[in-house]
Amino acid sequence: MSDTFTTRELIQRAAISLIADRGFTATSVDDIATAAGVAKGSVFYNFGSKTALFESLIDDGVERLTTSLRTAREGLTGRRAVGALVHELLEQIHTHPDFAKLMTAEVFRTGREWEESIRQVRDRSFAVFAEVVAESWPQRDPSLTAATLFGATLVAGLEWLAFQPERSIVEVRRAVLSTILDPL
Amino acid sequence: MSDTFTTRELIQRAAISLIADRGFTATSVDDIATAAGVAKGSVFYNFGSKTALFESLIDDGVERLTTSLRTAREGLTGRRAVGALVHELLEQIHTHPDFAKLMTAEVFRTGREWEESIRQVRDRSFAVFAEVVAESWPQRDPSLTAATLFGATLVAGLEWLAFQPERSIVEVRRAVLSTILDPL
DNA sequence: GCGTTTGTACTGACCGGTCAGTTTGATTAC
DNA sequence: GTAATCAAACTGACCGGTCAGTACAAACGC
Repeated sequence: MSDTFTTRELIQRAAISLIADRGFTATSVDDIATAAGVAKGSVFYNFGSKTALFESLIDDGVERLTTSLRTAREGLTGRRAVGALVHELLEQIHTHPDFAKLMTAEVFRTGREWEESIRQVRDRSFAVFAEVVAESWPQRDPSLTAATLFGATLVAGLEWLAFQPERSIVEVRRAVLSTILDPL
Repeated sequence: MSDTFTTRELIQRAAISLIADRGFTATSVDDIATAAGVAKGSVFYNFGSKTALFESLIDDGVERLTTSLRTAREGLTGRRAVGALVHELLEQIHTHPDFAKLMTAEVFRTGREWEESIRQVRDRSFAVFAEVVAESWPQRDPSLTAATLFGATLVAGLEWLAFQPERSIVEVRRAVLSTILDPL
């Protein structure tokens, strides 16, 4: 009987969960290997270094996130596009909470080894929002508006995840979209 | 002539700057002491432990932030209150960028030693926004709406700080308030 | 006035422990 | 038979925390 997950995937799943909670430096490779049920040597065999393992988590995560955001808004414009992006971002936060936390913790840091990788998270995610803004509201500042929309959804999503998990995604989406789309 | 800063303050200033950039675990007490121009022992003499030093940064920061937010909205309701809170939060992010980064990086983690301290940042900051929402828009969900408003401002502010520092606070405030107050 | 004591702030060498990464040699799976 | 994995020991750097000692000024005794 073959495992559902490869050794590589087992290590990645354990790593992202531990690092999201404790941070990169506070998580040891021994911890990751133990949590993955794998020998420490296998981590280095598969990824070469702790940093490279971490970068693989970022790279996979940003790819998954941006692909899902682009797919979600495909063919939509204006308020419908924004609604779709907000919904999909909340879905992604709910499905991959560890990546969301990790990203939030690292994205505004500077001078790290993986700055290049982590910067892509912001660049490519914000870009999807910025494109929608530029298409439908050309008079608005695309990048600052994108950051505002992304931030509103992200923080509401993390609040949901960490402090109000009993809420439904519908409630959270309504709160975000009401705030964004209906004048206070 | 006496120094402007006490040893305690020198250590705190160095610590918050380093920790905001690298994270708590990745910043050594030696680094902090060197940056502050004091001996390592002085850090432990003044704060007892690395964790206690960190908690003092959080406690001071949350006090300053919530006081300034409350003062800013005093006597205002509705859209004017929201405008004042957004403006003041952006001001605080601009004046104390290190605290803003540190807070963003730590606030959604769980299980840390300083969870108690860091949780106050969220509780007390969000509360100011939630009160305004509850007063003026009773039909909306106060806590999720507060998270949305706070997140929109915070992420736009950090985007400004880290990636578009040449922008003026007026531009950033306009982008946030347009998105929140004017229907897309 | 002046030696002594006391309290406080600070110092930096040092210690025990932890961590990333290496090495080795055996074992498994295709 | 070879690529992947395992277990375990090891290395060298680094880190949080300790501690014996220094500096110095205020308080005290005479």
